Amino acid sequence: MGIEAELNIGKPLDPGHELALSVLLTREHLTRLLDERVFKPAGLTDQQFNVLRILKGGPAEGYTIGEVRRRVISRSADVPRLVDRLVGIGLVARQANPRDRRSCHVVLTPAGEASQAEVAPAHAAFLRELEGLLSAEDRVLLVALLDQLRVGIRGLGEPEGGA
Amino acid sequence: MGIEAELNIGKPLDPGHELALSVLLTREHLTRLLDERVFKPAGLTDQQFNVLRILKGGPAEGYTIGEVRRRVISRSADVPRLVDRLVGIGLVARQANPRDRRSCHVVLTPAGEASQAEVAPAHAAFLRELEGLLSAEDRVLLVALLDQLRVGIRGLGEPEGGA
DNA sequence: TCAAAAAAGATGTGACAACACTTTTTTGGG
DNA sequence: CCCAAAAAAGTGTTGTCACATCTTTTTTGA
Repeated sequence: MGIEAELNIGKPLDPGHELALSVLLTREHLTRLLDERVFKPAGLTDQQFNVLRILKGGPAEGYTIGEVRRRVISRSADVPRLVDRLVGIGLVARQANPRDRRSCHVVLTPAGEASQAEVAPAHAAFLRELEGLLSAEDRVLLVALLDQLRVGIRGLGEPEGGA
Repeated sequence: MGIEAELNIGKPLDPGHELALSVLLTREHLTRLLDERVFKPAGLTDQQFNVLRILKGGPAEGYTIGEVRRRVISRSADVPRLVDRLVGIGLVARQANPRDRRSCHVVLTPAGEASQAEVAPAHAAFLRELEGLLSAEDRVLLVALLDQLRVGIRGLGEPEGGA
């Protein structure tokens, strides 16, 4: 289904608008289904899962808040309070950092490990389903085009000429 | 730049994960720059602008809340309160609907028209810049691939076999 | 050695999302 | 005509997101 039909837009869109809406709408469908299938059944939000996943893949001593921030998808995520909430439900813990008392290390608790281990299979299964929606060739092409678009967008955001 | 580098991920990702992160991250960059360039200077949020744009493109008598909901990108948007806030800042108005007194029509106020007219050029200019980031061929291809992915995702969400 | 700058988090506030619930109106069967 | 069911929107609440600002600690350099 084209975008115009999905959003009940009568007129044809200009190319840039169509491109932008394609990205936004695809993300919308993707996160909706991910929430419904994977995150909500586990009682987590997507961002919470993302933090657990990051910590799971990180070093045993954990990451500082800033290191987590550099690894989350949303650059503007409010990581301190995201961690607050995860501490509140017992999935992660803050550990004082003796080397720099401004920062702390965030680590998974045993409950956090368990939660991660519980969700990970559903997450991986979903991503395999997603992968199966396109041919390998199309998927590689799509990823490359999105990469190209992202690089271009970053360029628009930083029009600071060289030299 | 690849996704692994951008998110500081050491290991290569599996294909489905790479695809999902590509979509999420591209949307993130896009909305960030749109906010910064277009919406924030006008004192609007993306959703507020979206409603103004929908009303601008709609009939003179406006749309009901339900009709707006069917046209916003985010299916789960809390449209009544989104409209509340727009009424609060004077950009739209509710008009009683004599044909069905449960519902009302939402219309742009003169201030809303003015706000829309003020933001629209920056929005259009941004979308033209976006369009210029890819060749026409690549753009058409990207839109088609995203369409295909969206259709597939919708299929995953509604596995109600026919008959 | 000390004051300014920078870095890392924490916090205040407003906007948004999700869920359930209420009110009002329309609709259709008896 | 009357009443139950459905539809449309508003409301209440809680939790989350996001931006801007503030506090604490560390670094830097005269």
